[in-house]
Amino acid sequence: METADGAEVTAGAAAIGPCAAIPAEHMDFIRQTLDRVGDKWSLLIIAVLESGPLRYTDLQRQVPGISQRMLSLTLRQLQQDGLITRTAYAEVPPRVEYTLAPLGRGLHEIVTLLIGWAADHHDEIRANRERAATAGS
Amino acid sequence: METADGAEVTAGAAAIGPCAAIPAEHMDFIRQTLDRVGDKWSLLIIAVLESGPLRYTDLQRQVPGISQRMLSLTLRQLQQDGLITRTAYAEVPPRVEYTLAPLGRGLHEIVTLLIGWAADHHDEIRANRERAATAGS
DNA sequence: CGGAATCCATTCGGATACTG
DNA sequence: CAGTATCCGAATGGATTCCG
Repeated sequence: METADGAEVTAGAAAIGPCAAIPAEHMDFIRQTLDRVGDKWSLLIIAVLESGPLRYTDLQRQVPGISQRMLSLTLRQLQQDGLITRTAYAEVPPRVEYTLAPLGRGLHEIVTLLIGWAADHHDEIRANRERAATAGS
Repeated sequence: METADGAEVTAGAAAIGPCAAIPAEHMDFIRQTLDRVGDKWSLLIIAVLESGPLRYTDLQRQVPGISQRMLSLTLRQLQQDGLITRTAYAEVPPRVEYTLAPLGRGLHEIVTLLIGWAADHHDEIRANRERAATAGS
């Protein structure tokens, strides 16, 4: 428990380690991309689109809790970023299909890992959180 | 361009593919965990903490643009979830160090992948986005 | 069916000021 | 140094309504 080190352990910015090496110049666009991709719905939509093209209403059904508004917004964002493709068939009744674009497919693998991790440690996190809340009282 | 398929391509919920298999019952806590872990700052903090323990002000310096408010809030969240550990040394001037907990270290690998992906495809995404904006005008 | 538009509550999050 | 507290604008996001 004692602070054996007399030296300033700070170092920090200068001595970045092996792989993380976030050049701080990149921090900004990393944040941007993360923001685009890391919001509530984008990851879930990308995850759901893995099984193949889906229509608007299918997406709405498979991502429970999403509103039309957020679905539309998120889909447009993802499409503009080139992560998914939108195909509209000019027929009645209208049909629109969303598919994972190549760029999105690359991201999908990471998303799968992240979701897997979330599913794996979900209860552990919940336990920790509740313990912290209990300890606080 | 024509719709050669007469069959309902939907399938969707029933015929989930190989690995994504999001059981829709889990959707909810996945969203929770993703929300906790996927916000602007959590990922960056976890990424930065890889190189070793960091003090409050060091974190503030290494994550440019973060306010004390968000830094405090995010740190407390991460700590309560058991992703990082907080060690306060009762001395003057006070010193507090934040370290990646085992749970956080597991997540860190995925975060690294995600950040790597973001760095990799950042300009591609930007190009797509600008093209879409141009086409819209 | 596949959205877009408006309205409104909640939340996020930065700036500032203050405390131990 | 390491935070907390308050204020307040900006963005998020749901509910509802309307359109092609």
